[in-house]
Amino acid sequence: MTESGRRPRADARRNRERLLAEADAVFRAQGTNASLEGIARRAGVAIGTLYAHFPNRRALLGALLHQRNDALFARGADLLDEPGAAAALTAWVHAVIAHAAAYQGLAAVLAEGVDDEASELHQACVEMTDIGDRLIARAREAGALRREATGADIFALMNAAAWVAEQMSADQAGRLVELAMAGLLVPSS
Amino acid sequence: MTESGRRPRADARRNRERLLAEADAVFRAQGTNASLEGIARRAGVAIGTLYAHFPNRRALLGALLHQRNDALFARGADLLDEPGAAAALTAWVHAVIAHAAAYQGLAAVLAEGVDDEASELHQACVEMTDIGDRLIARAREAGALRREATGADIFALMNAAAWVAEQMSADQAGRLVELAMAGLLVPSS
DNA sequence: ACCTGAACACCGTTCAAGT
DNA sequence: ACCTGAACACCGTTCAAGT
Repeated sequence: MTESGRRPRADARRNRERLLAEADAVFRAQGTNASLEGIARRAGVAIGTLYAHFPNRRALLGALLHQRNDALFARGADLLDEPGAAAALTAWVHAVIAHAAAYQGLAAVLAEGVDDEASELHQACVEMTDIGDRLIARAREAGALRREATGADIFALMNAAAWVAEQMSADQAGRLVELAMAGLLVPSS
Repeated sequence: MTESGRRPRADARRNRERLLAEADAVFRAQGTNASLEGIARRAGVAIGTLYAHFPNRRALLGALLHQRNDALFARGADLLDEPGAAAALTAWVHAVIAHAAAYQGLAAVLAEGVDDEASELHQACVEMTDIGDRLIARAREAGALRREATGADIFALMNAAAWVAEQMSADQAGRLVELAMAGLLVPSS
């Protein structure tokens, strides 16, 4: 319990920051399943210290993603105000795929988080789905949809494409998105 | 090296079969990353025996999938002879997704296998892509395509949908397939 | 020819003892 | 209040010794 009082001790605060910095570097290089032992070692602390600050891997990941999520949701809010509803939806899909490309394995964590209320990433996943729902509603009102779809459908597409980018290539993921968006949207020209 | 001579010893043959049977049961229940130690224990052999028969996890998986693959490719050959080119392509996509649903985690192994020539599943992945290419060509000739696509695109879609089925639900995977196929195919009615 | 199981090198997670 | 690191329970993989 390192968050009980108000001001964390200076060494605790420094350890937390070093852990986050090393975790980011290691997750970037080795993916979300990298060894926590290795992260603690690189941060110069014992493994118990890592667990004291972050009770599990998802908590560590959630702390790392927090800033990035804020930027992503700000982008979502911007897109909701942009004129072209279809283009905004497409831009949103690409933004989330780029977001999920931060660490290999992140797509699976996000896909798990949307259904698991205990996940530290649950709230972020729900917000992503919600933004998708609203962008879909705008596109529908603009007459830009060929067929019905939900925020959950958009969430599934984004995560599937992020997974394809991890497993195969970003190009292949892009082609999957083009295919699905062509199925969703009225041809523009 | 248990395959050097012609006739394997009777006990070796029995162990191999028991290992395959238990591996199938365990992979079904726990996915492709289940403990190999546990499989050996259930089969009543030491862990070294499992490794003597199957040098790694993919080899065990490849042996398990062999029969199933034959059935899948036979289905592919049938579909290449069926009249409706677009319906045949759609049926193929669903057949592979059902195939990949055998074990949780199989989609990732297949996605990895298509690029990794050393994988025991490489050949099967190449064949799947090839069947996709041929079904696409037939659909193109029949004027059933709205846009270009390749066997690799179909392979990516199939595996992405199989992954969505694992992580979210078969329903969600089905909606992804519908979206992508609507983007690929000329509306039928 | 095949099987056994100890040995090795690695994990994640907890918790008593320290400072 | 926080940190340490040994302890525990688990892996995958190899290989000398057996039958």
